[in-house]
Amino acid sequence: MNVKDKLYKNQGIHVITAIFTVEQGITKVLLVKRKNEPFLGDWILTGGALYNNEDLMEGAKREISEKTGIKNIEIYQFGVFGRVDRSPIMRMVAVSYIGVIDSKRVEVLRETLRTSNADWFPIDKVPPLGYDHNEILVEALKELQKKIVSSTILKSLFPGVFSLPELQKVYEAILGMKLDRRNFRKKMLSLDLIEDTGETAKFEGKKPAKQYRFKKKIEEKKVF
Amino acid sequence: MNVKDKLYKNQGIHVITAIFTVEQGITKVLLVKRKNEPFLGDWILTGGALYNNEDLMEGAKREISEKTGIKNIEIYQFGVFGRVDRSPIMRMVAVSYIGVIDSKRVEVLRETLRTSNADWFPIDKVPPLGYDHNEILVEALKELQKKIVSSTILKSLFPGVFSLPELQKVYEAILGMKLDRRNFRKKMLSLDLIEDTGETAKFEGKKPAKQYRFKKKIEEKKVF
DNA sequence: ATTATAAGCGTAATAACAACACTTGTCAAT
DNA sequence: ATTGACAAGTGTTGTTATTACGCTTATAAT
Repeated sequence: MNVKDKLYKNQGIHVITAIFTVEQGITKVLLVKRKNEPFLGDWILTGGALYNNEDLMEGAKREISEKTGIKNIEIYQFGVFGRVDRSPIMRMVAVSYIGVIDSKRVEVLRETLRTSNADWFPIDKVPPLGYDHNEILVEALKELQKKIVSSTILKSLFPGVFSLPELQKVYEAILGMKLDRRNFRKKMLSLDLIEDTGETAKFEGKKPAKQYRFKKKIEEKKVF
Repeated sequence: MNVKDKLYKNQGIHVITAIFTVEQGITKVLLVKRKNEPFLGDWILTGGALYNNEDLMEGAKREISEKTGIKNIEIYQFGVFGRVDRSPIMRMVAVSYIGVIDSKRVEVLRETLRTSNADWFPIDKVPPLGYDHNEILVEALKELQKKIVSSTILKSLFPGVFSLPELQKVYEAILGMKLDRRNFRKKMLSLDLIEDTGETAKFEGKKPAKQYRFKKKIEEKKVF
């Protein structure tokens, strides 16, 4: 191997996704457990090495499918992590994504070739992860908080109808703060992402809540 | 080479920077001309392959220095481009940056090992570029337009003092629109990025303009 | 019927943004 | 020295978005 080879060769690309869900007001992230070196036994975010014959997002989705069985998840790119020493084997640059899914609707979290396990962790109870995945997770959560304000990224949690108080609880779990009921309603309705179904849901000893659904069309917001 | 090798091996990382300047109300981007295959003779953005022993931004700055002689430029990461066929030689993923520099202060744009030339192109007169650099440039310009609103990315164009009308002309060139003089002043002063020097500049047969400078400290804006 | 609970609805105060008109300091022409 | 042209400086008003907060209403349990 000559000098130039040492400079350029043996590089690779990771595609990493932080998959979130919300259960009973707790925001959780999906982690898998490695059963090979490096980081054998460590929990990490779902992801792996990009193949040469696939685009970035394609690769990220394949890795999700392989490691967790989850298909048809919508994911959003948000950052790149490339510190020289982030992988001990060879020089890897990680292209990272976020996604949201309803944990109750996930098929099965099965044992795979390279991971022995998969589980949901509350975001404030995440153990030290392999690679630089703690760092990636921090940024991923920030990105998720940004995204929910004006996108339909939460649609997967509410594929059918839902009430605004239900939706608000998820927002509060992700943002980590309480929101005003009346202002939340006003904001959501003005964003034009959801629509009234005309139906109401009744349970418990309370006033029935109106049922909404996410609209089909997504309209992009202008920067100026 | 076995199947696994074909999937994973021979990947690399590009670090690409779109360097902008503004001259007489015209936004321009710095391009260099390739003198090797692939894309021999084509203009491209500054950049190249990342070395194994450098972090991403470090690599981007090294490439800028090597290809144009520019040092001490501040750059900002903004996106990743990884289409399977974006490079004809091997699988390359491009991590991209933007930067701004005063073309009048650039040392020299010299012939280099792998580029024969470097020149500033008005952004609406950019030729078809090598690789996917036209695509990258489009996104880079969008990012620049976002960044100038609330960062000191333009500081390099105004290392000393400047008047608000001067600054406004640069904003208008980059945004491609006219701005209201009074609202622009109000906005800039409220952003807390610049400060009054107490001095005025007099030239031409007009009212002297107050002189401002960028503040030393940069304060981050909160998301919420 | 009464009460507790959480949903729905409305309004006032404030802050951010957009639109717009007049005054002022300099040079050049007279 | 007066006047005109020019671009810089400044202030006000209307609109829209955000925040804060109070009252009413539908249900189940008693």
